[in-house]
Amino acid sequence: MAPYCQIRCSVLPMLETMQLLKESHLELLQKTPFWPLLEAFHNGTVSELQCKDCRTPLLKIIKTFNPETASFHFGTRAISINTEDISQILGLPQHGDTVQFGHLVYRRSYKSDFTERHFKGTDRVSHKLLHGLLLKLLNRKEQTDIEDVVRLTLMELFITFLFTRPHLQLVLVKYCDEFDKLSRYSWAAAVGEFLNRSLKAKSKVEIKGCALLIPLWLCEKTNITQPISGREIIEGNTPSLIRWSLPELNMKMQEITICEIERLFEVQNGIELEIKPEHENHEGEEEELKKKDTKQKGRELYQPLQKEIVERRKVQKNDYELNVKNNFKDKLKAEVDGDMELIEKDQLDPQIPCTAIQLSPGDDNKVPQVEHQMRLPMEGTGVKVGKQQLDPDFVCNVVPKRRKAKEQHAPSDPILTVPTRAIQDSAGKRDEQIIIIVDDSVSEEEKSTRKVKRPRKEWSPLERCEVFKLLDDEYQQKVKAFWSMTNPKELFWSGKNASVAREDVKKLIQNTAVASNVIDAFMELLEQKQHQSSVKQSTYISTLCWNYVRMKDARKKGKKDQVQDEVHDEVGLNQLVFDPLLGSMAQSDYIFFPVISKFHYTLLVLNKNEKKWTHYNPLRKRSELHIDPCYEVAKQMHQLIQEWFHITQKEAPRALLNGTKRKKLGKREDRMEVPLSEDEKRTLTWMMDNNIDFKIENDRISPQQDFKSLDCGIFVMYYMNQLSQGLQLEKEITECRMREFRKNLIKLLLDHENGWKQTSTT
DNA sequence: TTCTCAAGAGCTCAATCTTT
DNA sequence: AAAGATTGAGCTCTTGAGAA
Repeated sequence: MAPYCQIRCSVLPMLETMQLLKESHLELLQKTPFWPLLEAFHNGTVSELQCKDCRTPLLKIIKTFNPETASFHFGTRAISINTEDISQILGLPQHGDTVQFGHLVYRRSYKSDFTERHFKGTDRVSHKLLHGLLLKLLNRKEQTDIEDVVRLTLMELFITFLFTRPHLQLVLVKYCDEFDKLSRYSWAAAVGEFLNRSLKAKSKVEIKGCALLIPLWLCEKTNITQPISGREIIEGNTPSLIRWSLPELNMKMQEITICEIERLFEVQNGIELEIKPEHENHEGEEEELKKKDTKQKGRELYQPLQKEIVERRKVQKNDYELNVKNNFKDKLKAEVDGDMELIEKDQLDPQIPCTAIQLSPGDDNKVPQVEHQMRLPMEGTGVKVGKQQLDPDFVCNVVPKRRKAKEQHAPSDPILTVPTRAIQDSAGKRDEQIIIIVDDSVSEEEKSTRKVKRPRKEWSPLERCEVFKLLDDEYQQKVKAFWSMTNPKELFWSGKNASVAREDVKKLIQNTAVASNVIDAFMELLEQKQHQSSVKQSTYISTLCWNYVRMKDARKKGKKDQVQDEVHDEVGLNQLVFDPLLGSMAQSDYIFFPVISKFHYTLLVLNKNEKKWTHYNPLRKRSELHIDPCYEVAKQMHQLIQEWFHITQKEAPRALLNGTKRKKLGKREDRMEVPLSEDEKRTLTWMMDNNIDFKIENDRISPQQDFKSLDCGIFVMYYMNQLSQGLQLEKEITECRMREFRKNLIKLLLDHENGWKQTSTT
């Protein structure tokens, strides 16, 4: 019997373990970088149902893995899983020190109090042993026991999910032992490297590492499946794996061939992906692999094989191209019996790793080194699998035998019964239909038009957009005129520090997410307004400042660079944050900091009179599941400003005495003494007379955006608008209100003196 | 430089679960 | 109930750091 390919990665053990843990354990685990992932296990956002049936898709994808490029080859394209993807899918830190595996790190066995306590006399750490120990210690109340449970939990996570192997590597035991230092490391990169190493290995009897990552990654990167309803939007460090149902992927993948996956990548990304794989520091490792192999077997042995491979590649590559160009069937008819057609067609698929590889430019000269790595695909299909693992679809595209059985249990899965159509455009970006092409015969022309058309696809006519309908005739005409203008670079509105471009107007009208510059523009409008009416005074901090705020873990550069960056950051922050603050703190009641993070906008407000910071999040509900990442970001800004307050407060007497402040003007070291303005003097005096220890809190009552809407930017503007005018925030806000707000914003921009004027361009 | 030995990698097998 | 698939875990060989 053919050797069986063992996949050890599973979510089950962790789902179970996380239910056993007590509050005290969880509390400690929250401090580790694995918490977002563990929490998903703990509160059941990841379920067993969601992760089963991963095998077939997984093996399908693994077959396309090319050890030479460390990437998957779908059709003509090589795509690799990069650290960022892993970080997103598993919610693990992306930046930090490299996790070291292997001999190099610990020359002799690792010993500590922890290992002495539990592993004395045992030479291997297996899952059974770990779990047994964990159960034993679970109910003890001693601090060391609690800590040990935490260590064991992490070890169990490693051995069953992230770094699966029959026995846990001692290096990893060491990392778990010092669990308070875990956040230093780039775990996302570690998981990637571990998995890659396993995939590159000659023997494929078992896939070590987090194999589940592969199908999850496919879900994430392609349009094959849609997210589970209600889980479309994921922000911050939440593991996005909670969005996907692998049984669904399995079903969808039965309807398509590996070749077609390539196109589905395109659908989501919108841009053509280069064939060039993204190499991820694996060069060294690859070298090592090659060295080993040549040493072991000698090169001559593979010379003929290599030639054959190159030959076959050429032929097969041509075949592939031909197939795409002419109709698949036509070509086969010429060569093969009509009856064989179907089978022959699909038998080509397992060879895709050979057929479809187009060497990336840099690889051309590497051909002589290809031999050992190409051996696997040569031996038929690379991965040797038993009959059942071989997805029937893989061999034949006709309705698979097993399909029935799968369909039977599928509806019983509550997750799967969710209608997928409804989910489709809720994520906003995915306004395309999923295209499942069962027929392989796609002509080159068709393919190219698809590529060209998709990104350029115009938005639906203005008239159909709800926001546009709300506008009065006069404004409708203006917007139309602006839109039909020939020069697309013309600005809709431009101010001192911000501008609104054609794209932004489009987003406003289309009811999708707006860019940060619109918020900046709105802040500028509010600021001007307050000069005219002077009700409440507010200071608005530009969203650009986030370019200069370095997030805690995002640091991995040479020392020289870092110093340069720090100077750069300091100058930037001075200009965008501290100078405006110093200038206007004294008169301002509110200071607004829009918080811009990768997926979401929130608002941080300093209320000077109430002496507190408040963080408003238009999507609180989502983050009740986990630590609110936006709040974490806001806290960092809070800390930064508070530190500045204290430094400035200390400096204030001296500065006031001299009537100057120290200022760093450029990248050079010297600081200049700059005279203080009247406003700045007032701020400094205020600081000296007041306690400036303001606490931050997360708001719990602000109105919330609809789960599926992309209104977070609009909400941030709404919050600012209300607060700056001293108005109450409403308890609830409908989507209509937000459309209204969008409409009013367009009107405001058009009416403004800096707004686009029809006459100015014609 | 060679030798030794623990850690790691690969392989095998029994036990258990699923499918037919 | 039998056959086949899957899982968990032990055994053995290989590797490479440190000692001699």
